[in-house]
Amino acid sequence: MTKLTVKAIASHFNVSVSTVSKAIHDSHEISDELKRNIREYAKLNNYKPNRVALNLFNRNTKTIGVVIPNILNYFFVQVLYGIEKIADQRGYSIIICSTNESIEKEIKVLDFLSSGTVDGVIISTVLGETGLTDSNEHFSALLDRQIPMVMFDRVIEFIKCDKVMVDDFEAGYLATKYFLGTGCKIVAIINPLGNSYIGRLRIEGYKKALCENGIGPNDKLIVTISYQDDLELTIHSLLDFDKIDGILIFDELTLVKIMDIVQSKGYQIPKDISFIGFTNGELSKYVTPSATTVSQHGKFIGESSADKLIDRIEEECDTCNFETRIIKTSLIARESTLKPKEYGKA
Amino acid sequence: MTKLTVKAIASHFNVSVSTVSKAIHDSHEISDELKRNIREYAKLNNYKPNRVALNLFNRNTKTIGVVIPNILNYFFVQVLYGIEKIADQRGYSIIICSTNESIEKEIKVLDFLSSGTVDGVIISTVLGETGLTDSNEHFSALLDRQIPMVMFDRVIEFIKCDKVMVDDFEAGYLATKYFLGTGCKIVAIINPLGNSYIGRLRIEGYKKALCENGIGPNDKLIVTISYQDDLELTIHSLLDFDKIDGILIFDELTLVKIMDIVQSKGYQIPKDISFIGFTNGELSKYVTPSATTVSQHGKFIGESSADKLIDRIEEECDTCNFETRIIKTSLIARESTLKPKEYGKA
DNA sequence: CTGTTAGCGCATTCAT
DNA sequence: ATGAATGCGCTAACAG
Repeated sequence: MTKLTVKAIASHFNVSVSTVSKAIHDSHEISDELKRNIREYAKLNNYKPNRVALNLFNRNTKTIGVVIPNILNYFFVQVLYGIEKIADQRGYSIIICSTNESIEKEIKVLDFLSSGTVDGVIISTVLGETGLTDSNEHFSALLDRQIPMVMFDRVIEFIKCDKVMVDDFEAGYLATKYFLGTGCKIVAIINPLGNSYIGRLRIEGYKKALCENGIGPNDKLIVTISYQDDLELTIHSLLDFDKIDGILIFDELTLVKIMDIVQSKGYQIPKDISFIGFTNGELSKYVTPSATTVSQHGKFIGESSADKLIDRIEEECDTCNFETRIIKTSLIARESTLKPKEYGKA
Repeated sequence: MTKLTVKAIASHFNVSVSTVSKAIHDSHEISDELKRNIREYAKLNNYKPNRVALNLFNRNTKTIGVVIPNILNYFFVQVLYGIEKIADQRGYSIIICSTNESIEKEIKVLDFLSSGTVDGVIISTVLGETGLTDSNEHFSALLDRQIPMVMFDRVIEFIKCDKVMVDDFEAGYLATKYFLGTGCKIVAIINPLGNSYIGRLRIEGYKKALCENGIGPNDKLIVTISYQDDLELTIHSLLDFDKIDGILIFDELTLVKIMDIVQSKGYQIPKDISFIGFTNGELSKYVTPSATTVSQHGKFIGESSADKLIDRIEEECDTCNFETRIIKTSLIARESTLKPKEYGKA
């Protein structure tokens, strides 16, 4: 049986399509009997209005596009979870596109999403060379078409749209202070986030904390790595360089891998080296020793982004004052760091 | 600037819409000059054909719906990753719906997906009471509309459609044999999969292995748990019941949590109790001790499902001989089990 | 070479 | 109370 349409129903009852349409919408313009017959018939053959035709007619799709760099990253999955929750509540579906950290894929995906398939998009961008302004014109395509967009986490500073991010500066600052508060002297950073805005903010927070404690930041202690890098090598030369006793790592999986390597080299955690990571996921909880992490509240970021986007989609007046929401992080203390010393005591 | 349409371009050049359409499609019917002008103008104002209109016209959407019970479960994310990869390669987008293990949500989502938004769906069903035939009529809605569907992992036995699953019987069998081969005598099962088909298959495999070794299965050793259950209590009464030295757990996160509890009770893994889990994810790798698991090759399941679905969508003749693909599992041996004893040696 | 017409499936305004 | 006509944005068959 081919898909049932209003036209088919109409010809079955020898009436016009508009009569059928009205009957199905329970219009009072239609006689009760005919209405009942039509609706019964429709139900029986489980008629469903074609969504695509409705979308065309209504000039909206009630779906939002979500673009993330890596679906295997737990942080993004948490965000997805939050987005899905709100979207569902507010009657939207989500179409998910993974860019796999490829700028080409990001361009391709944004091109697709700007062709009318979605009412708005939520995006966390790939790690790229920033500063290259021309590499960001794929966002204007969306914006020019008046398609609302909210960026989260990995946002691009100078793009004008709503944003939801964490207080990364403060996160870097507090994590570093926490290290120092437990007696660490030489704190290093491992940054798998390239030259991204959020990475830079975290590093600035780190530097501020060091300065406040009279420690001059040493750029050799900040190592930026990429996906292909050999972690074993990286960590080896870092530990050779200085007597490091604290490492702040910007990504959960990298944290766990490095803790694994360091332990297999014979170091004790946290006695010899303390660790703090980001993204408070299951891994951080169940690794041994369990990892102290900065929770970015991924689910909440997702909820907030989705709410903001749908507000923007549905608002009548488009007053273009964009908002940047800053979500507070929290530090979850576990066993990969020492206990904070109590100051002010002799 | 409002969205550019063929009509707008047409009126700008004082030609008809079909001329514009042809020009944009580089038809040889249009004079080179006009064509050049139109195409230039289109590019300049970055015209993009409205996808929704095209979908209506073509009677397809080039997108597939994916329905999973829980997006926070790493196994499903792996599958998603595989699906996305193939979909992208073959020119499809995916729209993801999470049912959060709720049958109501599953019904709602399937209803949505059967309204023309997608060309086909890939689904892993919620854990439900099986046997209740009437609770499964929401699938017929899809099938009646000739919308291709492939079920993966948590499939429903008697629904007629393509399926991709793992050899769960063999997985249960081999895992149990592995336990016995390392000297375990009393092997228990913790099953968070309710009365699902795949759970039953794994248990049957387990029983077969026991029988082959002259051990009569004891149903008290098979405990089915649900999300709300208190794991601490569960494991407590299980360990009280008998001197268990091996536990097979059907889910990665549950495995890790239970290993955590058991260790905090003072048991040594694997000396006192051995563990084998399912879903070979990062958690199993980095937990301490690292966990022996049955790898279900989630990514491959996703790839296979997507390929099968798209084949089905695009095939001309709909010969209705449905296929059930069985993917082989592999057992990844790690530190949560003892070393297999070598038989045949004195 | 270019335009007219029709239709994808539906809802809505305006006649009757 | 019912139907005809129009349009959402696009393409394609058929005229001219």
